[in-house]
Amino acid sequence: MDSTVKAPDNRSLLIPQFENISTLSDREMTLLQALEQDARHYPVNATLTAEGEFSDRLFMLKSGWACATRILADGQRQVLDIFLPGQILGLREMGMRHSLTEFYAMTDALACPFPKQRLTEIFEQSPKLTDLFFLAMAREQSMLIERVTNIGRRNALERLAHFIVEIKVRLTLRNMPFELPINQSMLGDTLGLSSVHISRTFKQLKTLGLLDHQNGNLHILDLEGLIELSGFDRAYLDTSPEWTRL
Amino acid sequence: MDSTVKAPDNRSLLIPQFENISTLSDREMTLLQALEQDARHYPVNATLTAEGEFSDRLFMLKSGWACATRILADGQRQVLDIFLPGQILGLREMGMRHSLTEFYAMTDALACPFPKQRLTEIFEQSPKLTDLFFLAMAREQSMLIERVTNIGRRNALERLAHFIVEIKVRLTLRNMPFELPINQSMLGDTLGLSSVHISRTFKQLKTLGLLDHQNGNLHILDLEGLIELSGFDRAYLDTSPEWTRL
DNA sequence: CGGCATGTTGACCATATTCAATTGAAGTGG
DNA sequence: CCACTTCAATTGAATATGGTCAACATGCCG
Repeated sequence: MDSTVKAPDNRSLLIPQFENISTLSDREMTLLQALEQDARHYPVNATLTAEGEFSDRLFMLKSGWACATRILADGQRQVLDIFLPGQILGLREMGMRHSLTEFYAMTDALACPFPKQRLTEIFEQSPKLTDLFFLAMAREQSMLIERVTNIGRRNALERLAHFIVEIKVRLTLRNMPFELPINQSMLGDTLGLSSVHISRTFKQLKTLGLLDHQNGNLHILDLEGLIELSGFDRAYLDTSPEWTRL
Repeated sequence: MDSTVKAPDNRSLLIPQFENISTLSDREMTLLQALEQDARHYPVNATLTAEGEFSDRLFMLKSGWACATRILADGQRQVLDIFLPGQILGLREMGMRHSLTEFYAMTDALACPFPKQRLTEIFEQSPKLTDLFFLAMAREQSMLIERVTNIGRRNALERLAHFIVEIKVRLTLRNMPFELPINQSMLGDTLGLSSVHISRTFKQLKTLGLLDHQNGNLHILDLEGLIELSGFDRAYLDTSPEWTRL
């Protein structure tokens, strides 16, 4: 029920993430805070950046879920990233004038747009923050290669299970309760499956006693079961201790 | 026949790439050159870094092909990246102590190992190079999302065609002739298909008059046909003008 | 109450996998 | 130079997995 708008307090989401890895100076904290000013509200399905559109901005996601999608020539859609609060949207398009993908809000969301230029300025002023942004991007890539593996080599059952565990882990790292504000059509477009097959696969996971649907909310009944079934590898999302302290 | 060892000259591969986007000072060139010292020879199938192994090094690939792979619990393999000369191997593992994936030489290769630390030093000394490395990583991610799209939403025929075009484009950007030193089993593991199906799909592409096999060498007969069939989008690999000049 | 979006189900079909046999090409050693 | 081995590629047959289409159910919101 609550991936919705909140964070009226202007507490930074970046600072705690980064301090987890390194110690920041006041100056560095100020630089980060500048990226989290002027939160704007985006209602469900609002577009932040359209595919192909000129864009010189990134977005710091303060609350809610967002995603990046790509539409193929024949109208099919592929979801490329699912963003949770604290992530920056568009890092991979730093060097591009036009967006390769559409970014949009999957739930009501708060996000702070800021010019790409500002990141470059940070690189000029703080090598440590540079490292940290580099790491953020590396972590994003790690998620992406997991997705490639997931889609490339697992069947529907394992794939869906894996995805659910991934989301569960990412939410847990943020101290957020599990939820899945994604319809089955988009889930299909995320996992390379049809929406119909997502429905069947959910049913299968329920039959196996791993999941449960209660009044519209999805519940994980057996996380370990899901992990085992999907062959999930924790390493790729864990922060410390695997991530080097700087 | 010639993705093999050469480059006895110690000409930098990074400098021209980067100068394509920005102008470098002498100091910056020196920093880059330091990454391309001490080329080591890796024979076909040699491992540069094993999966799960401790690693504090990256590799600058001078010649030959390399790749990153991941082995699943059930023994299946997924190829995650294919690296061509001029690329840096391991960028996404900058912050990790242990490698998520295996890196190995697909052909005879020359590569220069250097400590991750050196990249951090570059960040400290040159914001411009920082930008450029950030962009290199962004470009890598762009390739990755194309792969996700490819595997997630295209059928075998389109997928293989798309892959071939991608390789063709990347080789052309390097002024290298087209070749494909990859066996069908690995191709399958790259594209999320079985090796048997790769064989059948090749046959189909030949029947369509798009490809040809001459004494063991693959030839592209109709690049435009492949592009159209696969829905290939040039934007994601082009360097200028899409990539911002810094 | 009605309308629209989302999810579920069944029947049928398409696509790709698996398994096994065969062919082919590239070394290797006699 | 010719078996002989080995590994990759090819082919066919049977099977599995997931897609498509269409009907129907459900839930939400106005």
